[in-house]
Amino acid sequence: MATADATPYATLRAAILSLELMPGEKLSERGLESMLNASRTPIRAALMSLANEGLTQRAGRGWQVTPIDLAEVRAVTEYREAVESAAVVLAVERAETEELDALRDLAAAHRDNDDEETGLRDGGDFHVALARLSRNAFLAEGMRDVLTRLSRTRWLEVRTAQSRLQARDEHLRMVDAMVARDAELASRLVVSHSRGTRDRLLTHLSDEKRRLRGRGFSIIESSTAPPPLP
Amino acid sequence: MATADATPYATLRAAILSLELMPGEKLSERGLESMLNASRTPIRAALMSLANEGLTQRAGRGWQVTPIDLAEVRAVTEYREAVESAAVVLAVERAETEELDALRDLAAAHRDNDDEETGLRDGGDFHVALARLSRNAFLAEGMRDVLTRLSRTRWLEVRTAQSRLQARDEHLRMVDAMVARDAELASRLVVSHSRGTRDRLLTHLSDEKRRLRGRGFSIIESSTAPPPLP
DNA sequence: TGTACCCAATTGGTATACCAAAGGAGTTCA
DNA sequence: TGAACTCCTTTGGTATACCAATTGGGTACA
Repeated sequence: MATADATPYATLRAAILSLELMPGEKLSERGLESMLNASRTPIRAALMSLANEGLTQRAGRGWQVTPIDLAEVRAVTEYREAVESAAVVLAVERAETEELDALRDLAAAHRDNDDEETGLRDGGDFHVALARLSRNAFLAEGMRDVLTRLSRTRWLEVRTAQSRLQARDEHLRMVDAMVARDAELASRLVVSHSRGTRDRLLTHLSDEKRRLRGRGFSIIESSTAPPPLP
Repeated sequence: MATADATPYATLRAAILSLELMPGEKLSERGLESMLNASRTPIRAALMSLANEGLTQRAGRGWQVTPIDLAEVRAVTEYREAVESAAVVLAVERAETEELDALRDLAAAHRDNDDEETGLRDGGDFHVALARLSRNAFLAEGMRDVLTRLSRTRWLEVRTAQSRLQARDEHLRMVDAMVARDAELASRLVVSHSRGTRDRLLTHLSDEKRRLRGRGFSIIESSTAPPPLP
């Protein structure tokens, strides 16, 4: 890769999200210089930004691509339920009808794109667009963060034509509830969609763990031990 | 200041939180070199980290201390309600009784410290400690972020002995509800506490806006206009 | 053969030099 | 008098040089 003149941040991010750089892989700033055709200063900036998105992290003194962590998938989903259900309740209060129409178009657009990549992007686009209708930048940003952290595992998810159609259906049902201004139903749909995604991700990851590790992926399950008392 | 050998990040952060650097103030990387006794590389890193906490932001090509934004206080509070009420519900499920006892001690500690500074720190400590009992790093981190973004305005808040006692009372009531494993009550208490804080902050900021601006503070009210349709 | 020590290469942390672009002040012309 | 242009200063963006610390390998010794 080393795309001609994309920013180091964008190039590195794309390489991580596409799994071209494997989860858990060690990164050295000097090693990335040649890969990204840039010097260490912008590379350090990119690594720090990506660390804030959870895509890279420190490993001792150095850096690594954040491993895939089953416990993190669970925790992110809990966080997502809090953020997205709050967002949809506010969106029901605040979104204009035309905005909900546009959101429905976004959900329905899955019809034509059956390939995996656009299906992935569209799915994320829908949830971020929904969260933005809350008119709350923090909820929208939280949702973006959630999708970023789940996106590498979504590449691994089984995305059959049927599962894509089911996601599209659930999205459309959410929009219907929002148009009906039924905040309680919309919130329930959001939560159950989120849990369905989590369960599909976790079962698939557990099933494929051995194979993926064989390909060099670092798949861990971090401790959920109680934090030390103050 | 220019404390001897604290990191540029810590020194700059303290200067912003203490309002020694005023909200809205323009920062230049080279200007900070002498103030922080460091070179531009670590200073840039500090500015980027602080931007992720919402304490600095880009202003054109340069940097500034993030102005105090009434709309942001409202939005952060909405986000806080989502995060903290989810956290308290999970904490009711997951926290050991000894952990709740320790939390109560934290809340009760306000009794002795009547001065403003420790009152502030303790208040934040309590809410972060509560959120950590959810065993969810994202909820705890979200709560930390909320308190950071509100902390400069809390310096400005009227913190009479009476208001501190009221906060302490509300905190203790939360712990009682958690000990009783009454998630629904605990959640209600968290939300109403959050709204009370918001209202006190906003009324105080509105009242004092003129005076604070006279002291050079940048206090704005950013637009809440709907985002552009996709 | 195994262990311990030492040297060298690699790494991140920091300082600094150089560049291009943006901003401001001063001057000039209408 | 006002507007516009030019030049210079200042700024962030980037590349690079230097340093200290860590790590890994290779060798020597028991």
